[in-house]
Amino acid sequence: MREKYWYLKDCQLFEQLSSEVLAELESRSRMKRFRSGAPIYLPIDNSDGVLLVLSGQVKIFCLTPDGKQSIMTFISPGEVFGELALYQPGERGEHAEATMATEVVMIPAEAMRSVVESNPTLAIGLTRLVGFRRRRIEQRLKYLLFHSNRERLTHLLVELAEDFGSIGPDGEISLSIKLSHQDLASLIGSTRESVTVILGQMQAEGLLKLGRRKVIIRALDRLAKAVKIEVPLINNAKFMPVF
Amino acid sequence: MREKYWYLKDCQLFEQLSSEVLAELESRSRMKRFRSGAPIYLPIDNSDGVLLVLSGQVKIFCLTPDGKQSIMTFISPGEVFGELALYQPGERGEHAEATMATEVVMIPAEAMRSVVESNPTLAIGLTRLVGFRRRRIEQRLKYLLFHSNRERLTHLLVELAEDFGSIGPDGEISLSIKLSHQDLASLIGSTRESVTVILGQMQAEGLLKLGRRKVIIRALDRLAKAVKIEVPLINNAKFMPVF
DNA sequence: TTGATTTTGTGAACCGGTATACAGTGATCT
DNA sequence: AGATCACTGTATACCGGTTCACAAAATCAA
Repeated sequence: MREKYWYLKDCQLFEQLSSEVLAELESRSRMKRFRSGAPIYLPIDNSDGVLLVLSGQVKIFCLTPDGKQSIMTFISPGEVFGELALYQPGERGEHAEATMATEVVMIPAEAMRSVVESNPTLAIGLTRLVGFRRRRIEQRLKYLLFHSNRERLTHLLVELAEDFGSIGPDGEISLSIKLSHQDLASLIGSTRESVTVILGQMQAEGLLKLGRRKVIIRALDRLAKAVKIEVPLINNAKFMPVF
Repeated sequence: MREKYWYLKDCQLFEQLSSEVLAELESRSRMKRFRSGAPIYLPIDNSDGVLLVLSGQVKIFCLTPDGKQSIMTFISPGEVFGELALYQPGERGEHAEATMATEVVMIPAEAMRSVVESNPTLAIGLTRLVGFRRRRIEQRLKYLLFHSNRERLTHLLVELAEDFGSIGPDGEISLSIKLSHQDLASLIGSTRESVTVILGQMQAEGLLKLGRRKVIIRALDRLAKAVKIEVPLINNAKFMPVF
């Protein structure tokens, strides 16, 4: 017989919960599918729950008045998003959009809160999650403040390698996430043209190999050294693939 | 007789705790004084606890390799800092420095964690705190990405008015925090000279009045409108003054 | 396959902001 | 008081990066 609560188990945040609690949570949740490019929530939406990605990928971003988007982060399968809404009522203040065909579990805020209150380890897990992501943002902010376009892009590539990189037999690191030059520009606060030029230079220097919506990193150590951060460890299959 | 646990009570985060728990926490904590400019912790320090400001003010910042500092935030009396260390062991990764004569309570991570585990409301308060600050950072990041120096500075001034502003009889808003032009530049990722010029323009436009390490906002509404955010409410004495 | 759309590549003009240098002015110290 | 230090004001040359314009190539839809 198919287990009823199979989604939540694959999420680190919930893995220590008992089967009963999981079943309870799932019974109150519902799954929803989104096509590539479909909005999951809008900035003006009211915070009605926490969301978990089962498959696909979600982009979290904001729009400036003149239409440019600043990408805050990407969410992969097994990760939750919209978690700040739990204890901060009001509008979301950001866009969440499926970048490909995506399945999402929507957990009502009520249900989530009641489980958190009776499960201290979950409460701590939540604090850790929020804190971890805050560190990430602070790190990005720090680099955006006083660095050139090239340095910001370099820093971003190293970060992406850590989050989405898988190492090939030849030692090259390919990113499991597909990003256009425009996306990269939206992550570092630059323009598409500048990113194209810099990536071209990096390829000429043997640091990268470029493809359409694809970057393969050939010399992660040199990139990391250029921005003075330690070379991250690349572990394959950080998130289990969902079929 | 003087109450034993007088510091923690003045911190929102701890206010719902029972006297016994407070007394326990305080017995394990210790107070320390810092002179203006003194470091409270360094990036390479190991995370050994959470800190609470009793009086004075603390600046949290990072240094770039070439010596520029990017200010992450300021901490006022009644607020805690270093809270991410609780569940993220390792180095602090940032500087904390007293910007004036400052009293700080240092709460050992062990003591704090044990109290959090047995007090769900405190756990939730902690998550809210971390989340609230993450929102703040995300907001700043969003504005830093695609805006001019003037827009970034405008946005910062509105934020500062919300956090540190007190409204005078003539409707002018003065900031209780003393910031040099260099500080402002370190907050928006610009240079001291550019900030001086822009502030001068704003003064000429009647938006501000400038003093030494002092900014008085004369037209908060116009500033807020220029960056398309709602005019924040200014409530006096958000934090109790400490004498 | 063909046309339409998205992504990438490249060059030139232009502009905001930095770097640098120096002056003035108010605070602080002894 | 005088000297020193921190903060503010201003002007110049210069550069990184944006903007605009256009073209080639890959992908998608019909």
